[in-house]
Amino acid sequence: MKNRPYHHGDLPAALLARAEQTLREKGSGALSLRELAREIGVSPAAPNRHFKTKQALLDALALTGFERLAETLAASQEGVGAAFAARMDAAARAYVGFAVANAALLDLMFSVKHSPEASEALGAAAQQWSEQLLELIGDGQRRGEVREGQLERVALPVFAALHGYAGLAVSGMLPAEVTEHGLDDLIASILRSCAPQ
Amino acid sequence: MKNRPYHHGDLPAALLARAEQTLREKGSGALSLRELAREIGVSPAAPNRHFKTKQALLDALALTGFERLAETLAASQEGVGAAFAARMDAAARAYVGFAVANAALLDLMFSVKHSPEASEALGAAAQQWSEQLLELIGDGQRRGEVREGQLERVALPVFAALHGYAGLAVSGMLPAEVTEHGLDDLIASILRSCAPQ
DNA sequence: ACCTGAACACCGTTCAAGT
DNA sequence: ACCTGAACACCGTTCAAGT
Repeated sequence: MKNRPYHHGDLPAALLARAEQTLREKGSGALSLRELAREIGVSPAAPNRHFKTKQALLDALALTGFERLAETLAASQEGVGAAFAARMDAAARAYVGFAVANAALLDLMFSVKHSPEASEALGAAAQQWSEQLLELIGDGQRRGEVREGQLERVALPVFAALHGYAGLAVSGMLPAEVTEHGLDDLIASILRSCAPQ
Repeated sequence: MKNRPYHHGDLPAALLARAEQTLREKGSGALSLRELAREIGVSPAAPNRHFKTKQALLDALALTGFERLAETLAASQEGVGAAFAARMDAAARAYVGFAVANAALLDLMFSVKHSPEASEALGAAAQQWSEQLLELIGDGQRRGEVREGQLERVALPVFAALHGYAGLAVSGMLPAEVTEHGLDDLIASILRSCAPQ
């Protein structure tokens, strides 16, 4: 055993990885800095070097969530054709799929209690994925498959519908019978509201 | 001073009232059972008589939120006329208004981490206000101002749009310029997606 | 620079005991 | 029935000290 670093190399990454695991397995309420440190095998004060506060770790976690969401969304557009309806369908399923597969993380990403500075960084990350949706809708407009109007203003109701359906699904507000056709209905509704004339 | 009750009469109500106040003023993260007890002037163990756990108090708080939301929604329908567009417009503004005026409470109401039994009670409370929206849309169908289809399936995308816009607004994801016309755009989109044919 | 060890001021929850 | 007082096992955060 040579002079390896103090513990095992990359404490910040280890903290984030562990944190997301317990977030997924036990929910955000059970996320304790001390327990994280215990599981990784460092002292209770060690995390403080890398995340000044617990909220800072949560903010960092939310940021990775936005990045992964952007990747998921980008992947959904591969080999799906150029028609607006098909692209929107794929994007909607990707977004809702990500949401239900990462419920606690999504809660964190859109949580009310971010610090002002963190909100700035998160806003940028959120924009990163929202621009994909904007591009998709803008393309639809150019193809004549989406009604005219300022891009952001056309897109906002689409955002709201997707985000709202994901939120309802994640918080368990949708009866089981609904989940079978709910997403289909939502997509149909979005397409209707986007249609020209 | 006669033999008044142990503290001042109604500890459960006092706890709920104080809890909502600090929820509004300092956010859900700053909600401490011990501090609540301190402010009210009872021992740290007193709340336990009425709310077996902190989560139980949060669940009760969420329940009052759904009740007040239902009242707000009902009030929005008074003297608004019978036309679907007008009723939906009023309901949408009432919902989003309630959301931004009670951001932390809304977060709680649609939180992921309710206990299974609490979810049942909350589901009932949520249904209480959702039925108002269902009635509104059903009436629109009968008037021929809303497209046909199973009521719940027509309503779900509307729910999603409202809930999603509220969530985006509450979590600060909407730039300031947007809030001026965002809600108008959303309502227009909802009406478009509800239109017959 | 990165981490430890110990300390501080807080938690939620439990439980015997009081009224 | 309703609450107190004290205790238990935990927190997040700070800070001198070590390597």
